[in-house]
Amino acid sequence: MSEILEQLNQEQRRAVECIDGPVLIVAGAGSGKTRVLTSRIAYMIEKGVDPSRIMALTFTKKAAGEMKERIARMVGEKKARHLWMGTFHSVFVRLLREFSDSIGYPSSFTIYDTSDSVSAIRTCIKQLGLDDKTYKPKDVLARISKAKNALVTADAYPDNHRAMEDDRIAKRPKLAELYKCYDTLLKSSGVMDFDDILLNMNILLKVNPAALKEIAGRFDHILVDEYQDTNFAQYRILRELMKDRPVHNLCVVGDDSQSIYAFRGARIENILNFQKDFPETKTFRLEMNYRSTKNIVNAANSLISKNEDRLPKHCVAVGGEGEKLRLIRAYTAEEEAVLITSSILSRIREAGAEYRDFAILYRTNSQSRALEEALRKRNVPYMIYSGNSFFERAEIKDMMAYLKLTVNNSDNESFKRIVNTPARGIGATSLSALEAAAAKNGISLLEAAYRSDLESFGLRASAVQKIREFCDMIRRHGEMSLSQNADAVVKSLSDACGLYRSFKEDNSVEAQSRAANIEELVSSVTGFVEDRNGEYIEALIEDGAIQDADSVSEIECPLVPLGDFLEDISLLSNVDVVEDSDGDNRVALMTAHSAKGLEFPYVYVAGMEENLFPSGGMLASEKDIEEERRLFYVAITRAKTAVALTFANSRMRNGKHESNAPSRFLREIAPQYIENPLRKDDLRSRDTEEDDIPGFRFGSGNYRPYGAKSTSTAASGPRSFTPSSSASRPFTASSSGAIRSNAPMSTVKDALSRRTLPPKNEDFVPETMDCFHTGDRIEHNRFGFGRILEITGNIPELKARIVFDNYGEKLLLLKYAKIRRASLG
DNA sequence: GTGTAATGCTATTGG
DNA sequence: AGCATTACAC
Repeated sequence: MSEILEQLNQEQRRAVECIDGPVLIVAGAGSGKTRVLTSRIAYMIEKGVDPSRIMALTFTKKAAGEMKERIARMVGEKKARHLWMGTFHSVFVRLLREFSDSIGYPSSFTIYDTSDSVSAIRTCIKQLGLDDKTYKPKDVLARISKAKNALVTADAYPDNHRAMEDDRIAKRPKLAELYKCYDTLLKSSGVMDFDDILLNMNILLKVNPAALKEIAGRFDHILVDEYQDTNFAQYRILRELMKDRPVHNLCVVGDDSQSIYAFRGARIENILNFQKDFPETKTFRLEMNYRSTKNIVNAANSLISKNEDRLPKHCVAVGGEGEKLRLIRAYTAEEEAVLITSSILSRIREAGAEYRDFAILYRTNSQSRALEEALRKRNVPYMIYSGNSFFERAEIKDMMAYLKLTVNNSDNESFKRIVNTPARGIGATSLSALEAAAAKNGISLLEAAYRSDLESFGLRASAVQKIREFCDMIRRHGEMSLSQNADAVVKSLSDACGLYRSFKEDNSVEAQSRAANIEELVSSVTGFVEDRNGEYIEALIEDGAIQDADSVSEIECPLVPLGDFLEDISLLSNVDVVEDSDGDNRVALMTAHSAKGLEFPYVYVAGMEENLFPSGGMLASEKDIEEERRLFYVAITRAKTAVALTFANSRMRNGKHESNAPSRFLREIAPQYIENPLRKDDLRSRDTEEDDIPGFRFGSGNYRPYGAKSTSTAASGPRSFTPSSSASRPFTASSSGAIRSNAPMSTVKDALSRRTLPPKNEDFVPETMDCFHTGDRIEHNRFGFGRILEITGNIPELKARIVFDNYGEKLLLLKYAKIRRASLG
């Protein structure tokens, strides 16, 4: 029997072996879903399916990367490399570029993130002379997004009675016009927003039957992870690709209980109706939970049983009883944070846990502030995985706008953002004159800058000159990017645009941190390029094109275009900006949404209060509550060993104190799984009745019940507790000067280049590459275990001759090879 | 045209 | 509370 099958339980194996025809795998939390998916792909390859004919879609880059890596371990990198594995968005972008002319886009189209989209909407609102209070940009975008997800195009929108009726009721009758305006703006800019990627994919398959045939014909198998989170647009793409086949080789994996993205268009119906869509479907249910203790699984089950809309499924924990869930009561959000911190510290003390074993989950990003403060006070290293991330900082967005405009000269929104950042004396008056000229001639702002009739629009010669200097700079780098790697272009651009210099010249802490962020971005491009080259070289080595790593330095690697880098980071999610392992030992802070797909030994869910979790906001319908309940289910089921649920009597929200009752969800978990269930007096009394439960009791009393007021956050430098702190530069950031992480934030480079497994694997001691010695037992991501025979060369060209247990002897360049030291003994 | 002060506003979740 | 846009003085 195949080795791949040996590690699976019976149901998992059946799901893996069932290669042909539609397959629905209902996979409960912790049931080995990823293992099944990866095993199934590996098994298919082993059975002779051509990997380049397999498409596997995930929601995050991280998930795709992990899977690809695991598959590479099973079948070898050489085969795994050819899989079409990636996020919906990245795979579809790749296809859209190829067939872009049939949908009226240049193949070099760029991608707008949400904030770009919002400013584009703002432009449209102004253009149509509408009031931005009745037409709030965010709301308008949400509405358009919804339409796109439902495959209602701008042209079809006015015919959609339902939508038009809704708009009339909402007193926003011009929405159709706005949609059209926005659509025109994006198209003429050669830009897509996130939703366009899916919408245009549908349009492509519809308007160009040859493309449909071609694309569908490329793949024998399609697999989809997290199917419960697909939206209508995604569903239709899959259906189109399956349409004309005798056998529908579509395998979807998901858990209806973990559907938490309805707000962005996900349709739980997709998974609920899969069997109807494909009547020949074979369904497999993975109900054995290998992740969590019985108490955790039972608690989660008792909670989710309150939902009506569910596929039949009953998860059973394989593991031991474990601890009961624990409630932690606090007066304020600040105290809550202190209690969590203390609890973490005593866990570490008593159970020998590490920082990386902990996650603190919450409903809203804003909750992270208090937690950060408490953790920082006790010197607990942490990492925030969401919210105000690296790419949301103004200076990074500015730099990104430079890059976008360089790649795509038609991008007027980016043009407007940076034409006068840093100040170049091109003010609002000049800009609107230029806009008028561009509009008159139907050309982009950048093109308009070179017209000879600019004076007739009221522009002075001096202004024209300044504008042209700016445009020249952009165009120069555009040309440069045709022949030079992304890193060279970004470096040059960052010098030429003067943004970096303007921060450097300013001596404020604020500006220095901004400059540092730009440095970070530049080094991330370098990392991206190095990584690409490394992959290329490793591929050559594996294909046998090079025998000797000595010749590596002479190899000419293919161009790494700026556009590739741009696309890569445009499609990052917030868990992607994450570095695993490699000395990264921190408590993880993130929203419950971001935590999906992850696991931790110890999980704290903070803010278990009505109006927060479940979220208040809109008049919550039962459907909304069900989604919140699923979200809470997701949160709990992240835990392997223990769960603590915390709530505060009152917390600051929007500058006001707010008091909310403990979350109804705390009552919905069957009390026998909770150590200290909710009491009647929980609204009033919050005495320190917490007791001797290891790890969930108070620390050494070093807390202040009423939330010690924050001392300066910006002044005190952040600390790093990374054990092997080689390149650890403190990372301060954010416009407010607040420190988001008390250790160097992992860089984009980390996100892009790390291919290591998540920290699940405790067999490895993280090491930096210069720590290897002859005789060391190591593990390579693809070749598995081996021993170093010899190290030669000079830094950074260190080479190691390694004999692998299963792959024989190889000479690898240490700076490219993904190697970890296996732990001793 | 640029910089700073005051005002107003607005709040999930995210690729 | 924090932020973003606006209002106003240089």
